[in-house]
Amino acid sequence: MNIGEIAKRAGVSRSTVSYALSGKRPVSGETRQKIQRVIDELGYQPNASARALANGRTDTIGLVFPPAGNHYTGMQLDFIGSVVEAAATYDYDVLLSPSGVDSDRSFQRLLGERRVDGAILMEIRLDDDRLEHLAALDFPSVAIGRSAHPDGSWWVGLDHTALAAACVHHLADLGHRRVAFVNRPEQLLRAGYESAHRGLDGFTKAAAERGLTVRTYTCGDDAASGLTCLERILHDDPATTALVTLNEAALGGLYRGLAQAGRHVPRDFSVTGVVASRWAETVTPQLTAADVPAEQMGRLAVDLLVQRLDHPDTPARNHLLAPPISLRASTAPATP
Amino acid sequence: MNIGEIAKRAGVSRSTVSYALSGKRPVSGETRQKIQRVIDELGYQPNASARALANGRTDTIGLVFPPAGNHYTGMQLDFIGSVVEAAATYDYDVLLSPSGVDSDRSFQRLLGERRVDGAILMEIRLDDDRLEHLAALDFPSVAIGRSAHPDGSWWVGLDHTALAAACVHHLADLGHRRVAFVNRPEQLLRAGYESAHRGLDGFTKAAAERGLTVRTYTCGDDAASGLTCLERILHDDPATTALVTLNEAALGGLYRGLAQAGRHVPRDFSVTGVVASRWAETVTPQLTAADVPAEQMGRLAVDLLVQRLDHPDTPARNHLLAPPISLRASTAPATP
DNA sequence: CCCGCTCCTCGAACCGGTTCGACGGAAGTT
DNA sequence: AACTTCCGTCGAACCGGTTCGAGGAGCGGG
Repeated sequence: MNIGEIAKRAGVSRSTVSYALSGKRPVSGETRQKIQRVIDELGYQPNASARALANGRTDTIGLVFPPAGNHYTGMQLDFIGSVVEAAATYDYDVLLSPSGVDSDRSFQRLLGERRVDGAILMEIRLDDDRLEHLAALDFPSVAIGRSAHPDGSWWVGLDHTALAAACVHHLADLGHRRVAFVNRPEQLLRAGYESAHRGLDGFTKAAAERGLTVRTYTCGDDAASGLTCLERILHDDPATTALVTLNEAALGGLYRGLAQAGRHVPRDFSVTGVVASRWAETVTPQLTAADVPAEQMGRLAVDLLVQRLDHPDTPARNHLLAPPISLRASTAPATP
Repeated sequence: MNIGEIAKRAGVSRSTVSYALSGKRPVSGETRQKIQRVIDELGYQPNASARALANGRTDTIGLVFPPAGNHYTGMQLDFIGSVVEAAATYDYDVLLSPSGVDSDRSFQRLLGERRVDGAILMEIRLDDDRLEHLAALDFPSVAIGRSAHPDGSWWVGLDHTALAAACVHHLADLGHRRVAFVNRPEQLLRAGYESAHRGLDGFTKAAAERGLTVRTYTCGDDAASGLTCLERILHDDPATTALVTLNEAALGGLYRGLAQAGRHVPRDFSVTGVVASRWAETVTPQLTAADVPAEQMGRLAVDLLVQRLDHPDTPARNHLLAPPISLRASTAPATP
């Protein structure tokens, strides 16, 4: 069922069929109909590989996502879903690439073998060799997150500095003086993940500004780690009355730890952080948090990438999002 | 950076380069080294589209997943991750395809345009036209879930009937007599989703067998729906003392509803169901549940698909999994 | 010395599209 | 009636690989 077969049955040349389909040159109405009839009858669809080979575009974008080692968070899921959906509206497919330990193999494959027209990179590090690599190749890509030197590159990111600071101010306004910070896992922090770094930064600075006494922790991406992390927090400073978390996956464990320690949320202890709304609403009491707009970010990333693909000379664009804190039920004034 | 360029610089023909790389014909050690040197120097990687066009294989598998309309569950996320990872070990890439309202467009694209060598289908319905379509085309695919007539087709599924029954027996053994069932959303049930149907079936039969008084509910895939569903349960029969849920995303809402109704889990009310372990462990108290082995299923699905691709004439194979119930902390003997 | 065999390499055809230059015929000009 | 213009179509080349049949070089055997 190739274009030659269609041409033969319609009694025209292959190029005429091609033009009839692409509309890049005029084709008489009569011929077009004849061709269309044959196509409908045979259910012809052009071969994607052949098309890609001929015109150099695969109509596919790569989504480079973190390895399973660090467990996926709900936010990542929502993000992936929205990317796929947004890409579909532009008639792009999405190819997943695990960027793991051998980030090279799979990543190089995407680029070197020209499997994709452009890429979206998740979980950016402040110093990200992948970004430098892509920039050096001038390969169309959009980063989710802002590296240390984001100027002149394409990205959509969350203002983690501002969000963490907003959490601090919210707690400080409620009268909390001793606050803990629960970050992503230590290995991610050490690897230089931007959300972990900028979040920590924003938290620390804002806390200093407000004169709070703080302790910061890293915590594995699962409930069990959240539980032990909370135990450490109360052990290190039993007078702690609130915490800020960037760690969505640990949230359940943190809550459990508080329950086990006999601290009632929000009466005895306030919890807030940066978490996708769906997950903030799953826990009881519902989490007062800066809602990560994962879906919006996915859509924006695709928008930017498509624009970059369609207009290669557009100057770099980006979106820095800073969603407000949604007041729910997990924070309350500190009891004096 | 194409094969012709490599050939020119190495002073050999294009075909020799091809054979040196594929090893499908002997090439002298000397020539091979000469070619390899040029390749290393120029960083050549063969173009995937050209290769696919020539040999008819894309080295890509399609993952057809449900539309975003019904929100993704954690289990789906784990599953997608494990599929991508398992595929990578076989040197396959994964192309995502949202099979949504216009299941046709995106789905047809995958197949008709030959973008993938095979496909994995999630969220199977008992009567799934996609499966029939694929079977008619003899297109290599593996279903996640078991349709009404699974014989002669490839799939890996969860024995929802047995799992739901196991939950019932667990509760009955604990002395519960009035039990509610929280299913996936009504629209999915009506669409014929197999997990919803078989789960309901297993629940109903086992409950009849044990002489329990039951009520069954459908519930949206989010916390808010879980909350209202629980309110309905207690309103319809305040004497209910336990529930079984297939609805992972509603779990948080169910718990909240119980807390609001003043029912303590597990003292006053037992909760169990079929949920991925990661999520069962995030709630407090941790959920006693049949753990959905999402990662294992992803790996198995890829294994089957690859086998089917490598040996097209293998008779159909499948895996029916029935993980045991993990006892955690959400069930207890009924108080008389 | 010639033949046949093995081993390696080459050229050409092919996969299924896109695109460019050319060409034939109808319509419009003078 | 001859000349240009424009429209629609065609053939050929190309994208970058793979694969097949053929052929040359080197070798041992007769």
